[in-house]
Amino acid sequence: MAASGGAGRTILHVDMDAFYASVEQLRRPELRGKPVVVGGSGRRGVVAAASYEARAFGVRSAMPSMRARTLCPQAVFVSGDHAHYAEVSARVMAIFASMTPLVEPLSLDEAFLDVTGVQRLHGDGPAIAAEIRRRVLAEEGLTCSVGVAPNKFLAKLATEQAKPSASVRGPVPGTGVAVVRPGDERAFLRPLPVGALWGVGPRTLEKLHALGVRTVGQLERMPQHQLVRALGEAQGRHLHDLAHAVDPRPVVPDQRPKSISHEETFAEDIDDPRALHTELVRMADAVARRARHQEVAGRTVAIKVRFGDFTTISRSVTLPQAVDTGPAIVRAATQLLDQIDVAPGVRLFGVGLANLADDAPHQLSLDDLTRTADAPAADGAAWSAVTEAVDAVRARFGDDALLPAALAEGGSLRAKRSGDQQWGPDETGSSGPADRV
DNA sequence: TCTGGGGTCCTCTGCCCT
DNA sequence: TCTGAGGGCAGAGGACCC
Repeated sequence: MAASGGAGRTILHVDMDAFYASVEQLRRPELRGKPVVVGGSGRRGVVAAASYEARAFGVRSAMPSMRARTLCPQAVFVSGDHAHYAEVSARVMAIFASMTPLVEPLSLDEAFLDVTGVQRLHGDGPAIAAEIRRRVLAEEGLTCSVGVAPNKFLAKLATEQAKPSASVRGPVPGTGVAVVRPGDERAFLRPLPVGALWGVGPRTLEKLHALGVRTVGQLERMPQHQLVRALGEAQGRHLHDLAHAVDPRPVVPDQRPKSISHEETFAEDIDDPRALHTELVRMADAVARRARHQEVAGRTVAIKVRFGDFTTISRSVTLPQAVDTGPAIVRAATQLLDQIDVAPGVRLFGVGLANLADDAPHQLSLDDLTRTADAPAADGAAWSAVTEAVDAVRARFGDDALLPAALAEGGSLRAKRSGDQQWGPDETGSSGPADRV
């Protein structure tokens, strides 16, 4: 019985082992064999990755850094270097691409590969998996785990079974490659906890437990209409399919982003509207730069505000024309922010651009420009030239070479922070290496 | 324990139009 | 002219993923 949802496909899921921490141990030999935690070191930081030595103490990704320190006081905390990880990732992805053109990266350390059409060239799925592991180790000094299955979802689950386990002396090697063969899909799934399924987080798990469902086998026996009633149309159907090992999603290379956003948790809550506006300008500038870099523009501008008590609200507006410049995003986001009372203190603030389409560059009306405090009064062509010049200067001299006027005033370090702060503020609230892209 | 950042997708609700 | 149904769209929020 074919349950996979795709006729005779062979899909690989490749996952680098403790990627960020392993990269740090690779380039800093003194860290090898030690518990290493990559992430925000401050009061509000979280763990982005932990070496297997740290995991032996219970340290996990997404755990608050303070808790990680309590669990493993001897751990070495590294603030992370996103740019370097991206470079290593690009080389690893190139190895994947040398085996098959159908590579879909999920993140810096993970990808799906469809190797159905290249098996006469490179051997069967497990052989390709073994070759990829050999080359990643030989060329980059890193280990990875690979799941091989007839669809994406099963391949991803298989990878978990191939992973190393943690010990205080370091990783205890796993099998490295795990295979789910056609015909074995349901037998593989039945004993797994239902929380292992893609899309089942804490909330859904609670609902499923209330229905008496704890394993995928129990979920498989539940009628679809009952699942739809409990979880809604989309999620009910989705989980019913997964429990029956059905996942027809193709491997899609070159996925375009659907939204671009930038958000930051502040070291201290901000209750001054002017200070928040300065942050808004900085983040809007970062979002606009990324949009132009990816050659997209967006019609919907959104802001996100998280207050000190963790209540979170978002506001958005859809513009008549797509925008990709800082001033245009600033103007829309400022109007949204002006409707919110920030006096209780803002813990996190974010700016986003959605409804993306291929770059419709600089479609700002004269009205947009002249009404924006941060933009000079200029016509569209002039502003286009300014934007291109700014991008060129930044490409050559760095992101901080030119700043919006609102950020230059006062010249504070905070105002010069350029963007991608990945894992929360560090101890001083100033930028670390991960802030620069 | 006290909760980051960057995304995607889904659901619900309200508004507008036919 | 009024009213209700239904579709499309936008906005807000929630859940989930890495």
